[in-house]
Parts: sequence; C-alpha cells; structure tokens
Amino acid sequence: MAKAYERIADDLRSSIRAGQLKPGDRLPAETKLVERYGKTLPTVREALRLLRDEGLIDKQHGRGNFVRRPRTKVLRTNARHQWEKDRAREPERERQQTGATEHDTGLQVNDLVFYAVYRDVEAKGELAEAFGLPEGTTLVERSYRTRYAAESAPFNLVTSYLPRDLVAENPDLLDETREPWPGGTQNQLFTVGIELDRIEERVTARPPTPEEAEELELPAGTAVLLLRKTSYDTEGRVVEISDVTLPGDRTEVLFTTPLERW
Amino acid sequence: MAKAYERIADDLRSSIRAGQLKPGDRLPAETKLVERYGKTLPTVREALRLLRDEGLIDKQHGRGNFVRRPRTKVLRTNARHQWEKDRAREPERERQQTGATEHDTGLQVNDLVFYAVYRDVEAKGELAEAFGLPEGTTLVERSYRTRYAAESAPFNLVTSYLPRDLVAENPDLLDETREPWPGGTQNQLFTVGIELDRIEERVTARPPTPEEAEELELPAGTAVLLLRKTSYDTEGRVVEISDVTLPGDRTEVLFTTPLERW
DNA sequence: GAGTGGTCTAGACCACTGT
DNA sequence: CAGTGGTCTAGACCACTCC
Repeated sequence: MAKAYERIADDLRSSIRAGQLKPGDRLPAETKLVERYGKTLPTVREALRLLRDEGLIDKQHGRGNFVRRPRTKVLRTNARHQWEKDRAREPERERQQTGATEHDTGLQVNDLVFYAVYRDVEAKGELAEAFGLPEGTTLVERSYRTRYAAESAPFNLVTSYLPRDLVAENPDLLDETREPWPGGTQNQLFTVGIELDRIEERVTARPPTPEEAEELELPAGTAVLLLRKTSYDTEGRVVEISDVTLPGDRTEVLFTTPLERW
Repeated sequence: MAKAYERIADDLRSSIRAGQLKPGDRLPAETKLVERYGKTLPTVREALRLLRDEGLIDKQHGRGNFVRRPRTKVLRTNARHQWEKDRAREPERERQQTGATEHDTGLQVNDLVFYAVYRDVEAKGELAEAFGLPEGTTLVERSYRTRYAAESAPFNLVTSYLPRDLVAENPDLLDETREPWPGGTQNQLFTVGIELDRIEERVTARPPTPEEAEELELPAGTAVLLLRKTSYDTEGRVVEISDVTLPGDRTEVLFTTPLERW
C-alpha cells in the first residue's frame, strides 16, 4: 500500500506532467486538497513539500502553490577561454569594450553590476595540493559577484586564487579597486609575463548550502553547479584556480571538443 | 526571532561543519534532541529534514541519523572523445579490449555490467530541432545502463538518438543484441562512413525526479547532472545526440580546453 | 524487546496577500 | 477581512534494526 502523501504527490505530479496543470497555474488550496483526498493538512503539506523539493512547484505564503516556470538559461561556453586569450594582448581600448561574461550572455557592460573583494590567504590542504605549492604559501583570494543591473541576485559566486609571488611584481594586480579589469584574468597574468596553455574545468552538482541559496536567491528544489577552473601556463604551472557556484536552474555550461581529422 | 526548527538545524549544521560531528557519526536520537532543545518531535524532525535535504545527514530507519560520508567520485573527461575516435579505425581485437567507460573509470571490462535497449521513435519538438530534421523523422533510440558488477545501481542513465536513415545501411547498428559494441558509437558510425568533427556537451543540474532517484538509488539531498552530448560529423550534420543523467554526488565531469600559443 | 525513525491525526495560532 | 500558507503542539500507532 502506497503512503498517503506519496499517492497525493503522484497524483498532482501526473497532472503537472500531463499539462493539466500548466506552468504558472495555481494548485487548489491546501484545505481543498484535504477535502479532495480525505487526508489531514500535514499529510497534504508533506505531499506538496515533495513536489517543491523536486522543483515542480513554488509555495507562496498567502497566495498559494504554483506550478513552477522554467527560468531562462545563461550559457557559459569554453570558447570564452580562447576568446579571452585573444583579447589579452590587445590595447586597453579594445579590452574595455566587453568581457567574458558579456561574451557569454550577449549583454552590454552597462547591463551588469560588478563587485570584487581581494584578500590574502594561506594555501591549505586541498588548495595547496591543487596548486602544487607547499602549505602556507600566500595566495591572493579574489571574490567576485556579477549580476544583472535589473536583478538583485548575482548569477554566480566566484572565488579565484592566485599565488601572490607570481603576480606581486605588478602592484595593480593586488588592488581590488582596479576591478573590473579590462581583459580579465588572462590580461592580468599577461602583465606579469604569463601565457596560459590550457584550462581544466571540473563540474559537479549538489543541493545548495543555506548560504548559497540565500545569496543566489535560489528557491527550494534547485541545485547548484560547482565549477572548478584550473589554469595552466606554458611551463605547466598552475597559475590560477577559480571556484564558481552557478544556479543549476538557470545555467547551462557548454563545452566543445574538437576532434582531429582522419 | 529565528524559527525553532531553523535554530536546531543551524546548531547541528555548525557541529557538523566544525567537525564535532564527523562523517559516519550518529546524531543524538530524535527524542534526545527533543529534550535538548525543549521542542516537540515534529519540530526536531523538521530540522533534521533540512539537513537531509542539504545532503549533510542520512536518515536510517530504526538506526538513527548519521553524518553523511562523501561518495567517491567517478571522473568523466572530454579526452574520452578523441580517445574513442582514435580507436574507431582499429581492428576489432584492439577495440574489444576496453571502452570509453573503462577509459574514464580505470576499470576492466569484466568489472562492468552493460545493458542496452533499442527502439524506433519519431523526432518531435525539441529533439527534431536539435537534429535539424523535420518533425516525425524516424530515430533509433538507444537506452544504456552501465554499472559496477559489485553494485546494484547504474552510475548513469544514457539515452542516445541516431537518425535511422543515417545508419540503416548497416543492419547491425539496429540490433541491440550487438551491444556492447566494441569501439562504441564512433566505430558504429565509422561503419557507415561517418567521421566526427566535434562534440558539444551541455551540462545543467537539478534535483532528481523520483524515477531517477529510484533507478540511481540516490539518497535525498543529492542532485543530478544532466549532460546533453551532440556529435557533429565532418559535413556539419548532427549525427548523434545523447542525454546522460549522472548522480551529482559521485560524478565529476572534467573538460580540458587547450589554448593556441602566442 | 528496547530503541529508533516513519506516518498520520486533530487542532491552535501566526503571518502574508489581496480585496 | 477573507483566504492562504507557515509554525508548532500533543500524541497514537507502525516499521525497522539490533541485541
């Protein structure tokens, strides 16, 4: 015998999948569902919680339960890396026009609000290992937030690390007030003589922490994509690592792998 | 004033993050937590549900609540595509040795259990569009499940589509009993004269559907990675599309982007 | 059988939304 | 103010685990 709250959830889920309840539609009030299914309120609410956790409905206090609308996607491609590399040696006037984020989103610089904080940290454990540096090495930790001017939530959370010694010869690279830097990280590295050879990106997914859900304004029933970007220079050194947290319900990461011809 | 169940969840979450409760540790019984926090059982259970949905704890009926251990990762790289292409023209004896999954996991062919089902479907809506084919075009839909011999859950769910006309000249390609095919899809396409030029992979994340959670044996508080792989041949045609569902808590997708030298 | 979590009932009171 | 969802209490009974 199926559990009562599962029966109710299954029934409502079918209605949504079959399109009898369309995105944006309000579900019957919880008290109506109590009548319809002959169960008590907590049981009905348990069913609705399942659907919310699956990302199928939004609960709105005082208004009702609504079938969720899919969010429009932001595409992030790996073509951005070559594009940024090509830009890195151009004159500042060129570099100021547009950045990698604009390249991805198709937006203008003025549509975006940008915010950066730098601080020094010591490389520890997993991070020291990823850099191939001894524990305790000083890193510059740079936190970035970028959002649409018209929205309140940033569309990603970025924490980037650079070995301090590698970039210290250009003091501007230690100064957060120089952000947003025209030409991005690859131009910053170019100013201290570093050329990138390749970029590795590792992607996983998990539910958001409460802090992430808060900052990205994620509704319940969404996941985050975690992307760790590791940049190697032409001497094989790891010169930068970025951890990027992306809302799973609005982000699509696109990677193109070219193949050698026969 | 913070809500009671959030206070309890915050308190337990802090203990877990600070390491006072380590992975594998059992939390105090729910009745003990009722005493400790001076709240009723449903309130305590609400707090524990939050932690479960965040993937921090596992609830085990009759045993207790336990701090979750991280699962070991399966790595899927984009180097597999060039690797598979190189293999595609080799003699069958070579191709039989090992496949792309073994290449990713480092396992032997005998460690894996493989299962495939083929059927014909009509391209509709989004799928027809992705192929650039008219709606109603016949596709071969191929469903794959691969799992470790020692485990019961597959480590991914794959649905692959091929335009039927493109591959029908080799009847073996319509025969599911020929799977697992030595050399994989790229060799299958090679037998009908198709060479791949590039592969695009789009990645998103979301909570699992109940069906996915069931088949992949996902505990609550995990997410799935969705990967859509689109293969283009040397004439620019889309010749294959695969939708892959991967458990977010055990899969890491690694993409390497090489950059042109200055 | 003792201990633990899972399901469900019945109902009180609070908080938010829209008229 | 009416309608809706959010929080919390109090307690019954069931199901699973382990000794």
